[in-house]
Amino acid sequence: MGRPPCCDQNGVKKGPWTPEEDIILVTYIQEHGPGNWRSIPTKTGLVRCSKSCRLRWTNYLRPGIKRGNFTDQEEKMIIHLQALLGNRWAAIASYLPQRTDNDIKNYWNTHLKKKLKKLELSPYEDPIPMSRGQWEKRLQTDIHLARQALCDALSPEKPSASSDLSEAKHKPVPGSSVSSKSVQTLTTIYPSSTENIAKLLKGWTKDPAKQAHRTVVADLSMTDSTFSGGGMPSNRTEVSDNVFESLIKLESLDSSTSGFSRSMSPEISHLQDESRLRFGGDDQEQLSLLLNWLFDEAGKEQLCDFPMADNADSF
DNA sequence: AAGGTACTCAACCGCCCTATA
DNA sequence: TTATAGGGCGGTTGAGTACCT
Repeated sequence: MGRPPCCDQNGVKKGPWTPEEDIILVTYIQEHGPGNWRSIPTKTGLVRCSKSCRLRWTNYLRPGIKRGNFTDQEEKMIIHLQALLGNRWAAIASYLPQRTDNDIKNYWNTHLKKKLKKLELSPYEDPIPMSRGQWEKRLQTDIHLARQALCDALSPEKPSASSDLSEAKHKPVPGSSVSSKSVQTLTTIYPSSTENIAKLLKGWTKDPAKQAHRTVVADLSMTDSTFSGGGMPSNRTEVSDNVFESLIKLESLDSSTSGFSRSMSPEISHLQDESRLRFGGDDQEQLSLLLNWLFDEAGKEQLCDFPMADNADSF
């Protein structure tokens, strides 16, 4: 017996999500948390497949997502992780906490593949077959480089997801009607989806072709700074009012655990768990342990100074 | 300016894995 | 043990946009 469809295919809306749908989804998830995707369409009234809801959330609306403009560092990391892990985009994405697997996959397919082809450094096919020794050496190099990239990415000197998200820790919400405990719980999990949706709405209103759809949107078009607590928009509809207000309130709070640790790779999570058991430290301590591990390894192998060109020659 | 082509990326499809009854 | 549901993942598609001729 084949698997039944996750939802009734008839009458299910497909194609791009509208800001209205996004708001409904984000509001629901902020209230109830993600999961139980199957029930979301019925509970929210969204005429969408449950999978579509999940995808929209994980790839677009989820907090802490960075979009576009991959840095050189990220690029290198993706290339080397791809060499190590293959097309396991979810695993690769776990090393880049702010990026989604879909984003990385797209970036690989549209940019990096071509780039590598140009450089004739395809990770899959080498024009000259390697001996076992050469292969092992190359694999080791890849591991070193991936670790180096991870080391760079987690370096406390550079801005990261953890630092971004920890900046506005537990600000009080003056006049909030929502109980502080529940708000804290929610915002611990969803620190910045409001920021994402604000960006989305901003982009939407910029597009003249989409002006016709400006209902709720018209009132939510604002700069990022406005959204992050600077001030309230002046002409808002009643429909958007409550949603927007709740988003503002939630936005001003933050997560203690942050998206960083949540989206860490299983390997890193394992390290954290291990260190928690052994030392019972807080997040900062655990991060330090992780960094120590990295830098210890780096120290042993002079990892952070690993000469890329030198090794490239040996292949 | 118009038409054709290439590129990008959000979203969908279908398979797989896991949890549960 | 098996059937089923829910969710995750990678591959692919196609609409919108940018670029080129």
